[in-house]
Amino acid sequence: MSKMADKPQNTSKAKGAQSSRELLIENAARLFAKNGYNKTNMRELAEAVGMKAGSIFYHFKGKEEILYAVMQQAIIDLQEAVQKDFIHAKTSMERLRVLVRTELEMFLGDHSSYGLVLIHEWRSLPVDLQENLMAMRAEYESFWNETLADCHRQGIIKANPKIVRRLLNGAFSWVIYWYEPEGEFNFEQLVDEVMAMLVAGRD
Amino acid sequence: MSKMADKPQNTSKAKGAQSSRELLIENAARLFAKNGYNKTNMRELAEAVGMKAGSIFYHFKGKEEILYAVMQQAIIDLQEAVQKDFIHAKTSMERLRVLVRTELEMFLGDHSSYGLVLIHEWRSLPVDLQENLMAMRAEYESFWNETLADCHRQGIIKANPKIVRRLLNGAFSWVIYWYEPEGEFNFEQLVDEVMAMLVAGRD
DNA sequence: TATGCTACCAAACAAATGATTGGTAGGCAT
DNA sequence: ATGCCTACCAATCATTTGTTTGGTAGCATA
Repeated sequence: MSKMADKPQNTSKAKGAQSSRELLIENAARLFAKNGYNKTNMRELAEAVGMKAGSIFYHFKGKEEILYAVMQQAIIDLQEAVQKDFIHAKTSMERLRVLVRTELEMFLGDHSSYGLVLIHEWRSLPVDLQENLMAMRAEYESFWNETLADCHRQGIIKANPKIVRRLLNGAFSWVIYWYEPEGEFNFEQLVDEVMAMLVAGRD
Repeated sequence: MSKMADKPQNTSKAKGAQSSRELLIENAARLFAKNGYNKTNMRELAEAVGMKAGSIFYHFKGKEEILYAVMQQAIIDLQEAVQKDFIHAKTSMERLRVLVRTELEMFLGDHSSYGLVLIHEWRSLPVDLQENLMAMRAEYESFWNETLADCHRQGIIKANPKIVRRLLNGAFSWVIYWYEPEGEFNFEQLVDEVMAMLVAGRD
């Protein structure tokens, strides 16, 4: 186990002062990701942001609403990140690489807590809220579907695009358990390897 | 949501009478997989096998020991299944296909509950027990590592074998969320698609 | 008949935990 | 000064839940 920074992050960073609500979401993401949703209690979260447990209910109706807010943020961040880089990608393969890099970054980068919660605590969320998030996610998924379909038409990938998307989704949500940033492969090399696995090679 | 069989499976099947302990493990696997480990309480499990909650503690020291038993069974089943089919596979690619099929079967087949629990409830297990299971799993992983290394040397796959193994592990643990047995692809076609994604193609 | 073991039950305990309620300090507008 | 709103706190409630304890019916053995 690596000694990771463990203390509350209520020191408002360069971004400027955060509202209590934002602070709660940020710390909830960190705690949910590290210890799991139902092993994180309201008292622990409250202490992380410097309040008492009961006060949280002024900002959120309940614990589930906090989880929902974290996941919502994850989807928003993901979508923004893709749209930002997608413009510069000309070819289908470049766009595929953007998608691979962005999604990997979501699970390994600075805001990985949000991505981890989105994946691992999905079942902790009531079904109706799950459906809300699925709808939010649809647009992001269309980036994947269209790009992979293009790649398939061009012979860049051989397997069925929908299946490839699903397989990658699972593969990426798992990287946190094994990838070591200081190990044999740096982040960009990891992206290379994923692309090498996907792209039907010509020697 | 599909209407799945929901009732306790304490009707001893063709295999013959099961002990209370086996019954508990089987039903625990089913309930843990369906509702999650910590949303399954001892009273619910007890009712599923036709006892009262307190009686479970005659067979197991505690709830965690039941989880451990389920996961242990998952690893044993997986290992046996691979060893059974591995003999008939002559080439590296055939062995790879056996591994792919076996692991997919674990998450989609009749005993998928065990595989699902092994993956999704990993963090619910105390660290020392996690390490026990990791050790048990090592032999199975060596099948993967050797096979993929062979494939890489022969140019069948292009990406780094260790990374491919990790990516596939995540990808397969995710299939339950999207694969539809009655859909466009049957099981063997799914295996085909995975192989198509992996194997660097020659047109 | 007495002994002891297996496999359970009824009841209760203790801790954790999500949530509620009444209250209040501080700021701001009127 | 008054009223009101924001953002919190102290205290407590109600429920869930893993676990423990004392007891016992049934059965086999001696």
